[in-house]
Amino acid sequence: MQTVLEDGHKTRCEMCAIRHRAVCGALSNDELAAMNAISRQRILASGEPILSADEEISWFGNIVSGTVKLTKLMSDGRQQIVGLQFPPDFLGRAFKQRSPYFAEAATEVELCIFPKPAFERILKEKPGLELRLFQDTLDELDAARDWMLLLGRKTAAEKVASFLHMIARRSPMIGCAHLADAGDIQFQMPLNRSEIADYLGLTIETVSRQIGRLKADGVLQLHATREFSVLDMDRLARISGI
Amino acid sequence: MQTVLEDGHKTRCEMCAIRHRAVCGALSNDELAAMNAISRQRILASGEPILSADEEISWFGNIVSGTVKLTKLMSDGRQQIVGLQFPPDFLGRAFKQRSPYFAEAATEVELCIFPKPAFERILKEKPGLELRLFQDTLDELDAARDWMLLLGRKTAAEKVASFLHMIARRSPMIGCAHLADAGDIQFQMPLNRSEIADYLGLTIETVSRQIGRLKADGVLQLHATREFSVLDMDRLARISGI
DNA sequence: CGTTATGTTGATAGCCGTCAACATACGTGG
DNA sequence: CCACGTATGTTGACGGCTATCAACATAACG
Repeated sequence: MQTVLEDGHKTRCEMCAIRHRAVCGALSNDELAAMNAISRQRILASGEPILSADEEISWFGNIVSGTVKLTKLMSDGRQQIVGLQFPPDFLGRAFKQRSPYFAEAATEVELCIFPKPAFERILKEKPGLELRLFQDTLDELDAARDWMLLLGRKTAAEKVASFLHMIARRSPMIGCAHLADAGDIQFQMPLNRSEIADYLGLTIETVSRQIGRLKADGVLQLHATREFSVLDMDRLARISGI
Repeated sequence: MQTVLEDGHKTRCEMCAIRHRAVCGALSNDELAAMNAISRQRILASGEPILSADEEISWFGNIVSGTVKLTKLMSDGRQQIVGLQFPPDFLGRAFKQRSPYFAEAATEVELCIFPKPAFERILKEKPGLELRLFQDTLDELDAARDWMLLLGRKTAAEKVASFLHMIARRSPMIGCAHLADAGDIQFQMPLNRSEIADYLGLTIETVSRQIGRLKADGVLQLHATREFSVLDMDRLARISGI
């Protein structure tokens, strides 16, 4: 399958913002052309479901922009976010018919999706792609285990500080960073208070109180409920409890 | 590299208890012979460290018997077990110089280890082996996320019940199952109370109290501190909180 | 401008952690 | 085999952290 290069125009893949950071980075130009032919863009509004748990999965995709949350639900409604994904993360569970969790757009999300059979064919032909997905999965596993330490052993104050530190640190990659004066880091929070609580194993009230305390202590500043400035990253790191 | 078959004798790999369930299952007979040539057995006593966090890793391995715990430590001593591994799990972090966590023998452990360079060479030559490791890693990631729900949202009673249910269910695979009369499941607990607490994000006192409650409720029976019988698996599952 | 969703703050309660005492199991050496 | 010391596990009393419940404030939206 070859892409038709419209004279003077570039293909979507060639213009792609995450071209080099995504799994597609493992592909040559020819292979990318094949990818371009089977991929299409999909825009999701904030809150829109992407995968239901146990739903048959018919496609994979890359996150081009926005934040995706992976959640697990208990029968009585208790909820836990078990993963956050940002550009250029890969979306989808290879080698399984059904996803073991829900995926949902936390903000507006732009995806680049591929039909499952076509992607699996390319995967079989391109060992470099599989290797890349494998490495990404190992990194996700490391991140999940870091989060297990947070959930099992950290206090509410440490949890909230750890979360804010992580978002602040990664805000340029996430695409939610704002210009800020001085050395402080300013960003738009991709989650609401309820989602932060579900990510940290807390309640919204506790999250709100801990953010308030960090604000009172001069570590944070809020320009709006979702507009954060970290005034003292070092102190935030120290409160996170290493 | 070819294995010399001593006449009449079988190689260690051919006699291996986990031959077909381990990653080696992805190998042909010839490839297994190559594996046999580079592997060697290692026995560890309970409590012996296997990998220190940030330690340079020079080998990979399979767990042949016993239980290995992966732990993370905070600077003030708080500890969290972020993974338990049983036969025929693979041990080691591919594509990284240093392990992001400690690994320690929870019981006596028998490993089959391979020098890292030799294993990585076989890995490059055998795409099936990499695929198998990839699939195992995805399963580990799913398990880690299940545990995140437990750590973030379950009560102490639900945590202990979930843990006991998991061990009881997997006891035949783990190799700690005992013969039991009637339909109840009997097994030897591979962790002490302190380790159970570190796996569940609780204290030893809370673990002890919850086990006591399950005993009083007739769900469990203890023949010794580490000899458990589950009398009612369905009720244990129900208490686990789905 | 009214209505709803989201976030904050306060009062109270309860689960689980902390501290302490005791019990039991285990290993060592006499 | 028993005495002893140590490690491990159990049980009780109490306190604190965080959940729960409730009221209010603010933002979002038509």
